[in-house]
Amino acid sequence: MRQSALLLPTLKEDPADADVISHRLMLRAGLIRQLASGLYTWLPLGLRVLRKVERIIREEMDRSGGQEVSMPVVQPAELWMETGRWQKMGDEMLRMQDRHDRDFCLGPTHEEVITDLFRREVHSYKQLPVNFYQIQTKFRDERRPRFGVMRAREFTMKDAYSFHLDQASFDVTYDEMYRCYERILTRMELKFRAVQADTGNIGGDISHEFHVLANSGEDTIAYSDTGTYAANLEKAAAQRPDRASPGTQTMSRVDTPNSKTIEAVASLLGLPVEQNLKTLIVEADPEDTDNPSGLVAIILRGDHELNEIKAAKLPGVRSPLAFAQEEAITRAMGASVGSLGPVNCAIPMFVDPSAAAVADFVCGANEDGVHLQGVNWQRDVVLDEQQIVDVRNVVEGDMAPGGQGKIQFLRGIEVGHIFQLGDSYSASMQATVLDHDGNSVTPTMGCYGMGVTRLVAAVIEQNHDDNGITWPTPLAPFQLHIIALNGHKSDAVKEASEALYAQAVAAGVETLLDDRAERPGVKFAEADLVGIPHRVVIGDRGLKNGAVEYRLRSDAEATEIPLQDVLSKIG
RNA sequence: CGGGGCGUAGCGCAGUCUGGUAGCGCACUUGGCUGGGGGCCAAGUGGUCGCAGGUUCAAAUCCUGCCGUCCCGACCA
Repeated sequence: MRQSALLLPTLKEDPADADVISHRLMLRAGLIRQLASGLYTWLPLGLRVLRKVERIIREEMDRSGGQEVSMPVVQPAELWMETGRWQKMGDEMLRMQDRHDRDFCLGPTHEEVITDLFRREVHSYKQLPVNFYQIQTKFRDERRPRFGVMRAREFTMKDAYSFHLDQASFDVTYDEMYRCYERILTRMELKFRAVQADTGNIGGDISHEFHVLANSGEDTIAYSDTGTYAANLEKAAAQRPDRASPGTQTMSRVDTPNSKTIEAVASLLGLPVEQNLKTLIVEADPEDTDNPSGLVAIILRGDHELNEIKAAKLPGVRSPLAFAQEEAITRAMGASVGSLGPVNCAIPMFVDPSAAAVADFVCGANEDGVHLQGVNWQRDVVLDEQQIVDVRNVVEGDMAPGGQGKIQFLRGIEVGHIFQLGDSYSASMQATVLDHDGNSVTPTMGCYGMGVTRLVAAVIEQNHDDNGITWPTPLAPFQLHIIALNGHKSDAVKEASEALYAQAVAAGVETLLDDRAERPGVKFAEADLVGIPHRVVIGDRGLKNGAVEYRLRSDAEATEIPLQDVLSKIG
C-alpha cells in the first residue's frame, strides 16, 4: 500500500474526548473515528488490525472444532419472548418495528437465535456435541459507553454456543475452549490471566473470564502469589478463618454520641478498626413473607467492604441489592445508622466469616449514641453456621482459599468469558434431541464470548510507548514500513524505495510505502505513531554506500544494513 | 439512571463573567525557502458560535427549554 493513497488521518494533538491511552492512540493513529456515542467507524488501518484479530480467533476456533455460522443482527421479538428476555433485557436492548409493526431488536447476543437454529436442524444425539460460533456485530445500548471501542454500543464479538447430551460432554468442550482462548491470547502476545468469575444470573458453577492485564482495566482481579488461584473481585473469596475464640472481656456499654463512623469509634476507644464490626442494612426479598421487617442485616469487619454481588445472592435478600432507607432502619432497629449492631438484632442477620472470627469486638448497641465493647459471639450473640457467609470483597494480603498463598490485585480488561448455560435456553425454547433409546432429551449448553473490537484496544493498552503504538507482529496492520526520504527530490531514493517495495510485495510481505512528499520529521513521527514493526528508512545519505537504515519499532536504535538484506530481516 | 464538565472552522482552544468587528495554533490550498524527528515566510479557503424560543436597538455572550458529547458511580465482550 502506498501511503500517498491511504486514508490515514493522524492527529498531532490528543483529542479532547479521549482519556485512556488506547482510545487516544486509536484516534491519533487514524484507526477509528467516532460517529456517535459508542459508535465507531473503522478506518483502513484499524480494520486491517481488526481482521488480523478475527483471523487468529477464527483459526483457533476452527482448530478447536468450532463451526462458523453467521446469524442476523436483527432478530424477531418472538424468540426473545420465548425465553422471557424480551422483558428482562430492559433498555440495554435496542428495539424497533418493521413496516408491518412487528417487533424486532438489534441482537445484544445470540442465544435465542442459535437455539432456534439448533431445534430446527439438529435432532439426534448422534449430531452432538456441536459448537457453533460466529464473529458478529452486537448492539448493546450501554448506560455509559466509554473508553472508545473498549465499551462501545456497537461492537464485534466472537460468540460460540455448544450443545451437549450430558455434563461430561460439556466439560470436555469447556476445557477445549479454555485452552483455545489461551492459545488465541498467546498468539496475540498478550499478558493475560484466566480467572474464576461470577456466573451472573445464569447459574452453574464454572465460569472463567480472560483478562488482559492493564492498569486502565475496568476489573479488579485477585490472584494468589503462588499463582494457583485467580478470580474476579466479584467472585474472589478469602480462606475462611476459624470462628472466634471465646474472648476475655465482659460486654460493656460506652457512650459514643458523636461517633457515627467506624473510624471515629475506633479512635475514640483506641482500638484498631479490625476490632470494630459494622452493620449494614439491606432490603429483604419482597417475596420473603417470613420477614415482616423487610430488612436484612449484614455484619462485616470494620475494615472490609461489602461485595454487593455476593450479598444479593443471600437467601431472603433482594436482588439486585438495595440498601435500606434510613426511616425503615430506624423503625426496625430502634436506632439509626452509626449505632447499629448484632446484639439483640431484631431482623435476620448474616455475618461475614472474618467478622465471625473477631473476639472482644466493638459494635453499635442499637441505641443512638451508644456502642458496646468486649462483645463476643455465642455468649452475647448466638450465631448458627448458616448465618456465616462470605459477603465481602477480598483485600490484598488475604489468605487465598485452600491456603494457596496470599491474595494480590491486578487490573484487567475482560476480553473473554466462558460459561455454562445449562438447559435454560434449550428448555424454554423446547430444543430437544432423541437419545440412543429414543427418548427426547434437552441438551445442556455452553457459551463462549470474546470481545474482538475490545481486543484491539487491549492490545494497544499493552503495546505502546511515548511515541505511539508498538504492534505485536501478528496483529500489525503492515509488517514493513518503507520510508522514502525526499523521494520527490531524489531519483536515487525514489528508485530504491520503489524497487524494494515491489520486491517486498512480490515476496508477500505486507508493506506500507511512505512515498509522500512530507518532511522527514513528519514521516518519522507518524511512523512511530502508527507502529509498524519493521521500518526501513531510505535516504540519499545511506544510499551512497548502498545501505539503508533498519529498525524495529520496539528498538531504540537503528542499524545500517545493505539494501539487499532488508527482506531477510522480516519473516 | 444519579452527579459533574464541555459544545465557537476538520482537530486543539481563546472570546461568554462585563451584550456591539468571530479570533489563535495546527490541518487544508497556492507560491517560495528548507530537507534525517510533526520546519520557516507569504497569500488564501473554511464558521447557521449545538438546536429552538425569549429579553434587547443589538446575543457566541443574558434567560428558558431541548439535544449532543465526555468524565465519576451501580451492569457487561
